[in-house]
Amino acid sequence: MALTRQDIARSGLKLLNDVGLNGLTLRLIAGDLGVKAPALYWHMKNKQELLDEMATQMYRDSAADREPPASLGEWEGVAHGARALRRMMLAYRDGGKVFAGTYLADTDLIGPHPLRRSIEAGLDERLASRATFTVYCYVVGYVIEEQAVRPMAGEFDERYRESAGEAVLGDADARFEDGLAMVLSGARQWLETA
Amino acid sequence: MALTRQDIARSGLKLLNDVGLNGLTLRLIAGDLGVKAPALYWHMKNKQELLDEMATQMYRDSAADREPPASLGEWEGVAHGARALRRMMLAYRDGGKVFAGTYLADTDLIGPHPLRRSIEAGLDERLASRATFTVYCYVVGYVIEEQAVRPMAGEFDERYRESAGEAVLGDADARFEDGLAMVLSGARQWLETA
DNA sequence: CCCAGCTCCTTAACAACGTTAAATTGACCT
DNA sequence: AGGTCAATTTAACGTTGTTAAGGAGCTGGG
Repeated sequence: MALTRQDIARSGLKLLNDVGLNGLTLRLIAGDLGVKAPALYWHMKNKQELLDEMATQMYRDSAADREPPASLGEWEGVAHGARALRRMMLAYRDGGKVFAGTYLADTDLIGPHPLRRSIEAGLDERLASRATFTVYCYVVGYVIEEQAVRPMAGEFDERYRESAGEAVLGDADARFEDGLAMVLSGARQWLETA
Repeated sequence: MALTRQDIARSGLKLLNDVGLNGLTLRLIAGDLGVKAPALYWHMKNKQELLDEMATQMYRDSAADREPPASLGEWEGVAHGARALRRMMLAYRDGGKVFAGTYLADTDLIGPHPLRRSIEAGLDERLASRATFTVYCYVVGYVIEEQAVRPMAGEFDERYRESAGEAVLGDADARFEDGLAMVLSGARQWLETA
């Protein structure tokens, strides 16, 4: 069967955990797919397009995990999405760097606004978007920093051992939750008073 | 005169604006310094060390701009630092990606805690650090996303034109300020109630 | 005065990378 | 049987990060 863009992206994501972003070459991916490197150029224009497709694919794969249970309130849903977004990036070595700032290839993958109900009830959509975008920025920034110190769960960049304090060595989950609580309550309040 | 690590980092930062992170090669930097590429290896172990030094250098250069006026309250000082950090990254093409998650070579460059006075007055330093780190993550995440759309002030990644709404096309400064306000007030309140 | 040693840089080379052009296979339609 | 088109291979190119070996220029000791 012929290759698809998704096949290539999936292979790239799989190999990412073994070799990291720097070690991820087109020849390696092609080899994993039983094909030679130039074959990939039939399916994509260049390597950046592959990286965008990988970001899209990991986002796509995490859709189910990001979906908030219907029982949750809107802001609990936002928190749920933020945690799922972090899990998604942490699932791959350099996942933060791969996902951050890449062009999402599949537009209608973004889905409905998490504050949709409030928007329908009269909340200014522009403001609502700014609030959720702020949460998104926090998550992305946090994970990039987190993975700089811990490339993969269990590993550790030794250069940080001495220089940094609890700020980077402490319980990463608890620190994420604290920051998330700050951002969420701040965003929520900002929407109420604006 | 002999080259220094700072010379190399400065040259790298200067060229970054012309060629971007992908176009930044050791031969280019060496040429700019009137030297051949392998000469750089006398001063640094590999290219990653150069990127770390560049991040350190841009942080160092922005120290004066980050310094809050003495007249400012502590949280106004945090806001001041956040804005300066964004300006710093925006000053270089791909500045966000270069700075995010790189190991800061010069440890004692980090300076005193912005909430130092509150800490001396009894605020738990661990909690204070989590609050400021949250702000830091937001800024880094925001700028990376910002530069994905606008590589340099005035430029524009055309792929975003159609797919994205006001969320990425609107006034970037105003959007940053809104998010910053959310994060700051959230962090502040979180510290008060913890 | 000169030689030893150190710092800093050059020359030459390597394997690997992203990418392109051209030839080749295999399947389907007429 | 022949032709068209999609998907891949073969071959190659220029560039990149990096290494090894050597050479210039200073410095201090005998």
